[in-house]
Formats: sequence, C-alpha cells, structure tokens
Amino acid sequence: MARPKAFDHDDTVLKAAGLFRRQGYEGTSVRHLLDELGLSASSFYAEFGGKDALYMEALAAHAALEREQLRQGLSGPGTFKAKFAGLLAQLIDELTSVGGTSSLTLRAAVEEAGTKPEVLAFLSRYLTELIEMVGDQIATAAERGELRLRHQPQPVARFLLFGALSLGFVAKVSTDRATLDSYAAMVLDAMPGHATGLPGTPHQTQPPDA
Amino acid sequence: MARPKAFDHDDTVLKAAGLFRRQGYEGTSVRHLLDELGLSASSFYAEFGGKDALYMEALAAHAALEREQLRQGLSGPGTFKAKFAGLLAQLIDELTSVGGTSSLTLRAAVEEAGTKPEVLAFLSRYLTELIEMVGDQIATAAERGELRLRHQPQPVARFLLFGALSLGFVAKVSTDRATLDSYAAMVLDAMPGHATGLPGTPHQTQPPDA
DNA sequence: GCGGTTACGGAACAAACGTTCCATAACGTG
DNA sequence: CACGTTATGGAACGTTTGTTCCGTAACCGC
Repeated sequence: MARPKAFDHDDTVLKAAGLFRRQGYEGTSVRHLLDELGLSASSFYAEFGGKDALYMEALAAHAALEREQLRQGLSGPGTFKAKFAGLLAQLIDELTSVGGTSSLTLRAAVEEAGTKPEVLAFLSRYLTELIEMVGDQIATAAERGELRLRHQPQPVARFLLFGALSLGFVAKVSTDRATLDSYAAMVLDAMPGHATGLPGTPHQTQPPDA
Repeated sequence: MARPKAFDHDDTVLKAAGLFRRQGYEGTSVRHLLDELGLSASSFYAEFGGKDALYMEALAAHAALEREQLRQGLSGPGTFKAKFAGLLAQLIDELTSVGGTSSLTLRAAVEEAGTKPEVLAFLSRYLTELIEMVGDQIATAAERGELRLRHQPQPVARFLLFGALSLGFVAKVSTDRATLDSYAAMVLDAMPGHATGLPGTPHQTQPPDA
C-alpha cells in the first residue's frame, strides 16, 4: 500500500524493556526512549499509544521471555533440583556480567505495582502462573522420590522463584560471585533432595573453619 | 533569638521517609512533599537543602530505625532462631496491615542504587553492618550448639536478612498471611536448628495430602 | 513515473518538575 | 513596646515532562 515502517514492533518493545529494566519507568523519559529506540514522537504514539501502553507491552514481553527461559531450563533430562540450580547459575552469570541489572519483573513489582493496578494485576497473574508451573514439576519430582519436601510443592515453588528474583536484588549491593553463589545454594536448600546429580557436593559453603 | 520553627526536624524526616517508602523517589514530587509535611518551599530548602538531601536523610533515619528494631528483637533471651522467627512474624503483621508497604531500604536498592552512587554506598555500608551483626549472633548461637549450620555464619545472616526484605516484595503480589507465613518458615529453614523453643512444630506447612 | 497512502521529523503545547527569591509575619530579647 | 532576627507564604523561574499536530518524505501499486 504505502510507506513501510522503518522499525520492527517486537524488537522495539524488547529494546524498551531493556531501558525500563535499567532505569525504571519514571527514570526513562519519552525523549530518551525515542532517541534510544530511534523513532520520532509521531511514529511512537501512532504505534504504541503512549508511554504507559508501551510499558505494559514491554513488561509482558519480558515476562514471556522469562517464562520461556524458565520452561526451557526445566524441560530436559536430569533432576529438578539440578535443573533449577543450572538456572540460578545462568542468572548469576547475567548478574555478574556488565550492566548486571535485575529483571523488569522485580522492578515493576517494587516501584509500579503499588500505584498502577494494571501492573499489579499482570504481575499477580504472571507469578501465579510461574508458581503453578514450577509447583507441578516439584510435585512430580517428589512423587518420583527425587527430593524430600518440608513443605507443600507450591510454597516451595514460590520460595524458589522469589529467591531467584531476589538474587537480582542481592546483586545490586554485592556483585561478587561467591556471595551470589552461596545465596543460590541456600535457596536450593529448600529442597534437601538426595543428590544434585553431581558426585560429592558436601553440604557446606566452605570448610567450617578455614 | 528569633522566630522558632513550626516543625520538628526529625519528625519531618520520618514523615518524608514514609512518603518515599510508599511512592518512591521520583513518584514523590516536592509539591506533594510540602503539602504532606505541612511546610512551605522556603522552609523546606532552608532546612533540608533539597529533595536529594532530604531523601538521603530519610533513608538514613529509616535505616537507623530498622537496625534498632533488629537489634532489639535479637537481644532478649531465647534461641536465635526463635527470636528471628519473632521478627519475621512482626514484619508479616506490618505487611498484612493496612498500607502494607515494604521497607524503604528495599525500594532504595531497587530503584535508586543503580543511578545514585551515594545511595548505593550507603546501602552497601548499612547492609554489611547488619550482616555482620546478625552473623556474629549466628556464630555464637552455633558455638552454643543451638543450631546446626550448613553454611558459614555470614552467608546465613545475609540469606536471612535478604529473605526478610524480600518478604516485602512477596507481599506486594500476595498479601494473605498463609503465603507469607510459609515463606518465612522456609527462610528460617536455612537454620535447621534443634528446636525453636516451641514444643511440637512438625516440619511441614500442612499435612502431605489434606 | 504518477497518485494514493502512510510513516517520519520536529516544532509546539500545557502541565508539572525542582528550585529561588522577596516581602511579610512571628517570635525572643532588651 | 520596639528592635533584630529568622521562619513563612506564595509568586515566579527555567527545564523537562508526556503528548499533539502538521507539513514533508518515502514507499507500493498501477
């Protein structure tokens, strides 16, 4: 028909998600957004409707990515605990690398969920979904005798997920690997499990007195 | 000498801390601040220097309060674990009551620490202090044979403290008591401990299949 | 290569931002 | 009661906020 758009919708949303993740909602002005995304005001409002609408889209896109990463990380072979440990290790890699910033989910929950009902509703739905998904995996792993549970599958799932999210929060103040690794190990201890698959992982961060 | 101030400095700082805690730094405009604190622009700038300076003061005041609450909660008799459990219960009370908002510390870490070096520096110092304080208590409790540790005292202390902070984050999305209680219980499981002091607390959130 | 359609660039908007300034009001002191 | 001092109220400042609007440029189909 006519002149085609010079940008890709989904790419732009993801780029915006990155900005919101690093700088927050209020910390990211539309001007800065336009510069960084490389489009002008008119195109922006025609395509996305406004800052709020773009934020919601970015949040949803980020959530979808996060969920897919989780689902994939828990899909293959191996015990549940080993797979979840792998996900935490991967998360720590991201957090310790340059510009290590926590997930947009965390930021949205802390800064926007209190003010914007739509954000709260979305996060509530999203996190519930994740908890159920992980809870199911935990339940079947427990039935299989892979791990012993001290609590119901869903609370354990919630604990693991929020533990993972708060890793991003821990990383804000102490970025060294050892700290994050030990924190992750303690999160995993919520599932005493028989083994992680690895041969001899003694249940200790370091020797009692070094 | 001359006309006395119509407000109390420390009271005002604490009130400001409350506003920042609920609405964040950027979400709280100076105008709104002045209305809520009941003072005019000239007094405000004469007394506090500006928004940034007041924020830092509010953060420090909040931190001091939080630290004192922690120190006091861990001071009396009883096992360490029981005392920390009491603190978590108290925190959950606050979170489930009206306007249940998480601590300013959490908000500052997530939204401002990335941009403002002074905030990051303060939080880093503050949290390190808390970790050492709690770590010492854990160490002596372990020597006393009160609890068994799977990790070094300091990582355990960090885990407990960040676990407590992230409770405020969990509460953002699910405010019901049972959820928060089970989360707290799993945080406490980082110290398997011989007993909480209570008689028969079975190590299970609910019966395996109800 | 022309016409119709759509995206783009950027100036312009009102509102809100943090901050400054000064005339006025209120107090302690003599 | 009057003076010196200091806090207060509120208008005003220059920027920046999110958003709108319109003239122009770019592309597709014929």
